Amino acid sequence: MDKNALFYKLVSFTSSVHRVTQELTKNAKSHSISQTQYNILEYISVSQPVTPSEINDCQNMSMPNTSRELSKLSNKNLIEKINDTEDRRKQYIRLSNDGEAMMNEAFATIESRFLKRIENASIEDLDDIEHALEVLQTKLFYSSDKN
Amino acid sequence: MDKNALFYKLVSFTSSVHRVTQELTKNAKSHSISQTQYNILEYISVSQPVTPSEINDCQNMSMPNTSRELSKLSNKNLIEKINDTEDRRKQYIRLSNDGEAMMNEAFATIESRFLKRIENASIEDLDDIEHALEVLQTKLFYSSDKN
DNA sequence: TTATTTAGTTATCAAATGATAATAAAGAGG
DNA sequence: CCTCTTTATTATCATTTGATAACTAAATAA
Repeated sequence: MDKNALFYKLVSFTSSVHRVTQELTKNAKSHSISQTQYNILEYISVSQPVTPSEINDCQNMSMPNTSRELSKLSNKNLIEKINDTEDRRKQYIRLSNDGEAMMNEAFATIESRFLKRIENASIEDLDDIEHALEVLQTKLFYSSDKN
Repeated sequence: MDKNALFYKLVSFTSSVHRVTQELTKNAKSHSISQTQYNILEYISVSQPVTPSEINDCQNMSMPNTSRELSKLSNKNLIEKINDTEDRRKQYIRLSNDGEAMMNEAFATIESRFLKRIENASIEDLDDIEHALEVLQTKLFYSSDKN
């Protein structure tokens, strides 16, 4: 299999991932936050603590817009800002208790849909899936170093 | 491995997929279209021909908003609308020649970044990746039937 | 010490998006 | 025929987002 064909497999694959992710997360988020805000919270909950700069890079936002969205989330008591003791320009963002609660609720909805999706999978299927997730995360969707 | 742990692996995995997809597609799209419009074009190019209703479902948009974005794309001569001969309410959307050209350009950028990402992978790695993509697409990210 | 760079904020305005209501036209079922 | 449903459009308005400029404060380099 040549690399060009592999690329087209990847395109089709990521398209499927996005479609299924969409399906699993549809309406799972609270109505009190926007999609952008949910994306930020999801990123924080997976990678916390994170700095505002990391959020820019990852979510492809500008600093001013990230800052704005973070203050909205902060006003809603969903996140906490902690100052770095070493470099006082930096801050670390984590979910507050309310934020954790909101994300747990969303994840519970998503998980129940996920369980339904794999309810007919055999033990071997589940092992295959687990192994495939690891292979791809290690060999293809790894984090590249920042420049 | 229990299903709950598998779910958290999935969350982490989709997060990685989104991050890498972001990285690969960053600035790959033409400046003359918005992100939403690019998403629609990408979906069309992978699944064409599609109906406006399918675009709603997949992109989580409302019909009026889909209709609006499609007319913008149509005004830019990036897509073509074809009426269904059987059910005259329906229409099929495909990329126009200009649309194909724009997406080919974007895909070329993305592909070159992808090739760079896997340049150090061995033949065995590539086989593993290919196999893992197939396993996941078949057993986890398959299309569920519509209700 | 004095630049210069880095991290983040605030303000502002145009543009894009989301949501809703009203409409039209065609198919489906009685 | 009449009603209900599906598919899509147009119009409208509030909200969100993107982009930019101007700014503060802290770290770093000269």
